[in-house]
Amino acid sequence: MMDAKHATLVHWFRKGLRVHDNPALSQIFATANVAPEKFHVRPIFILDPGILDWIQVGANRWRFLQQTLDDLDQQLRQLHSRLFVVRGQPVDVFPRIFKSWRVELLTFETDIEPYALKRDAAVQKLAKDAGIKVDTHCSHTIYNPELVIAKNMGKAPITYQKFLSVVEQLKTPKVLELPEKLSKKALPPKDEVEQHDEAAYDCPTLQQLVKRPEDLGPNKFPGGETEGLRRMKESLRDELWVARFEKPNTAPNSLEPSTTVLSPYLKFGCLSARLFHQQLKEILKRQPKHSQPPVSLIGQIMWREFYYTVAAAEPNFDRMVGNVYCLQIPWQEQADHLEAWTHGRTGYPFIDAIMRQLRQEGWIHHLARHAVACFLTRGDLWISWEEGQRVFEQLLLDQDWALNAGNWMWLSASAFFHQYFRVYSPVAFGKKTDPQGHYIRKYVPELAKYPNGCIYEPWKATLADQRAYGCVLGVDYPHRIVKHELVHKENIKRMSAAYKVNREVRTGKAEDSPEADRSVAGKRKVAKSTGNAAKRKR
DNA sequence: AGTATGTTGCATGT
DNA sequence: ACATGCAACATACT
Repeated sequence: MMDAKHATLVHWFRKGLRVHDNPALSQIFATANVAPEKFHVRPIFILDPGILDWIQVGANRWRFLQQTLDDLDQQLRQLHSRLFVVRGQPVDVFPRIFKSWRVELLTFETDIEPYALKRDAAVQKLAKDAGIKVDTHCSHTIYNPELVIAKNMGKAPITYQKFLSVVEQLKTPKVLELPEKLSKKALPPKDEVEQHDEAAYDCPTLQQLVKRPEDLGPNKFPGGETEGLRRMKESLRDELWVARFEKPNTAPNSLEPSTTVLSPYLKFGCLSARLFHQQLKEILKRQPKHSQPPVSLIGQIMWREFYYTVAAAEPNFDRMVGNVYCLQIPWQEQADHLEAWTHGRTGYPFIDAIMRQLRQEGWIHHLARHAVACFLTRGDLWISWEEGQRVFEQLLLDQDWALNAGNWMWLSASAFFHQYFRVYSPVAFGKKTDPQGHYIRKYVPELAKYPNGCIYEPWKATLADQRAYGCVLGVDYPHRIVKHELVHKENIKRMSAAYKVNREVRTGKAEDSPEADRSVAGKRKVAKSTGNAAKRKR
């Protein structure tokens, strides 16, 4: 039976899968170490086995999580604790453990995603009903989105520069050291843990999480805090590279990543954004000649902060309809084109190479994301950014609700970015940094024998040449599904028309068209200012 | 009302 | 490596 004189302190891991710079975890450890004879400590992660069947997570992402949990357990064991993986749904799990563990304090890191807010509110209520104290800490981002919004007079700043000017007025939080090792008395006794069901709290295995092992690609970016910290150190070793970093000058199609690939670690919180930011600041102090946001490395972290802030203010951030930021654009469904894009069969080698790298490895360069996102939406296929978002959500190791939706809106010129007449060429863009097409040859190997002159445009090869290169279009590799030079011009016109409609709705010109008003407005100003909308303009 | 600005376009020049 | 025209957007600020 449970030792009657012990209460339990619980830290709930969700994101923030690390022991360094983790205020909510540190609070538990510090509280226990003050009175170790009184408290047992249980850091938990809740895994709902039912989630495997419906959530949009591909095999590579499950592997990343599984490796991350394993590593987290190891890190906790070095601090004389361990990870308790509890199976079930939070609303079922907590009432159970509150009682059986005699929980006195629960801590966790705050999140902004709508489903997380709902979940956390439910757990907060359960804790309150059970008389259990809950403490939360904001440590997934450098700045608390709520504070940024408050500082900007209750509204999220919708331009990057404005965002920067707001956060410059805020303090950057202190980065925490590792928590002190847990007093051995504070670890629940082994027999008590095992009595429940031996191995019931163990980390999930790869076999348990990955339903389709055939989808696993090469493990180029293993999950975990240890690997995240190692990767950060490696990225920061060359201080001149750090100081001179300018994102637009990095190649989207190098065979080895031209950027840090810290995004998956930041997404799961294996690496603290606050620590990375602090380390960059220190390097830049020693390197007075350095690049600036938005293109610098600190600028990249600030994009993450920016998207978290705007997303925190809009529950419909991942949808077009009812989204305060998002222009309403009449995208069209076209299942065969979406399918071709999704699986790298558009007939544009650069686009297909990127989509295949994404599927195999779970990470593609940011500019590669631009190229394929523009292609799917306003550039070529005229398919909704929400479709692309879904595919990225499944495949990207760094998939993050706020960043994924924000970037899709950006690229589709639906929000934050509006120069829709700047269209990426699926042929020209990649040539700049890889004129020989090494990247295409790797990820679209059927084209490997094509000469440099037509590796980006295989349709320019004659049938005889196609045979000679061992890859006939329409047989071994698809014909291109659209002619970019034609459709991109038509699509610019469609964008122009869509912008015009949105403008009219915004300024009240289309008040006699109630359907348009409803669909476009959502929460836009026009919805509540119908009275003076007419006199505001014209 | 007018102007400056905006993470990373392309094609065609020098 | 940098300059220009292309057609032309929203936002912030004056």
